[in-house]
Amino acid sequence: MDPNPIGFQHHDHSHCVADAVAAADRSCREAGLQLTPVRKRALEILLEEHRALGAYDVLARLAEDGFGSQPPVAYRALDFLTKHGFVHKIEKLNAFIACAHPGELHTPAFLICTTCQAVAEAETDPSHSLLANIAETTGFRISRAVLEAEGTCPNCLASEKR
Amino acid sequence: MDPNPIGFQHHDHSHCVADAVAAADRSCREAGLQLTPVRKRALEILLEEHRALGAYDVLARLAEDGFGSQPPVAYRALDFLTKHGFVHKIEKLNAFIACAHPGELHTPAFLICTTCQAVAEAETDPSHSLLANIAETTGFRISRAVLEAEGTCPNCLASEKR
DNA sequence: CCCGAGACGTAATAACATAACATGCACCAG
DNA sequence: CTGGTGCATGTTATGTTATTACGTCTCGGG
Repeated sequence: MDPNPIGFQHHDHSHCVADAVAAADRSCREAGLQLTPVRKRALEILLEEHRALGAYDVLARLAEDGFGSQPPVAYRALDFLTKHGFVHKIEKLNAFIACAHPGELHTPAFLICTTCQAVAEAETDPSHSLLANIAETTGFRISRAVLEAEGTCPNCLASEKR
Repeated sequence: MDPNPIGFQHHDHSHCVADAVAAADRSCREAGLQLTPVRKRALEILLEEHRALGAYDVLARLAEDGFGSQPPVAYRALDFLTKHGFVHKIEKLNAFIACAHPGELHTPAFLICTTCQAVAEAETDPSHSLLANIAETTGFRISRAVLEAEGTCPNCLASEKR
């Protein structure tokens, strides 16, 4: 099955890996961050796969490429990428996915198809964000939010009907 | 430190454990579900603690009370309670917490204080739910949603200022 | 030149979760 | 009453995810 993972539309991403890495490179340079070889490679792996990968999946690929083979190698690279917004962690899956909208500061929302495993990253509107409202009324100061929904994507819904 | 975990207000919950268990009991009876001793005890434990507990924490308490001491004992009880809405899992913490609004069908949102570890369960308004909107525009059918925010609760914010 | 910060490597372990299989018990059809 | 079915529980073993701790290297500043 084709997980068809960008949003839920097909697309050709022959160039988008290189573009995204270049953008990350630039962004890190500007921010004084080190996009080291492991970190860059980890990002590439997630971009190439274009779906949510477990830390150990990433680790295996890194090890193949001559990097260390112990968990901290992957976790540290993923921590860096996550912390700086190039990658998101899907808590529900304990998995990581390259950010579909890097550069912009955002609170991503994920739609996880339980049929085909595709994960779409949706943009949220911060102005009438549910959580922002809640925070306002309760006096809670949000630093990070997790918005994830499991369900069935349009493609799989269509297939079901057949 | 007092985790002060119901919402972020103190309250006396000397009776609420018994009440909540009784309500669960009734609800199960109506629905033809078995609230067996392990399940009931697991629910009590979460209600008594009134904060998010890991499965192994619950397991340890169950074992003390003479139930099995192997992980599936806790996971099965928690699965049952979660499935039927008496307990929620906080994905971000890999932990479980008794539902603060049982009986009503709802999509809970959690506010997790990173300072005092308190977790508040907020009610969401399904009508202008962020995710529902996204689902509508993309044609995705949501079955379960996770809404969690990490940050600082009002009490800890107040303490910080001192 | 030396030092401190940060990045990477490895070993060991902790924390979280499930698979697979056996037993006991309630219920019901024959 | 007997045998079967479904469900809950228990155990063993294992799988998966994540972190701690510590050593080494490199680079830039003093």
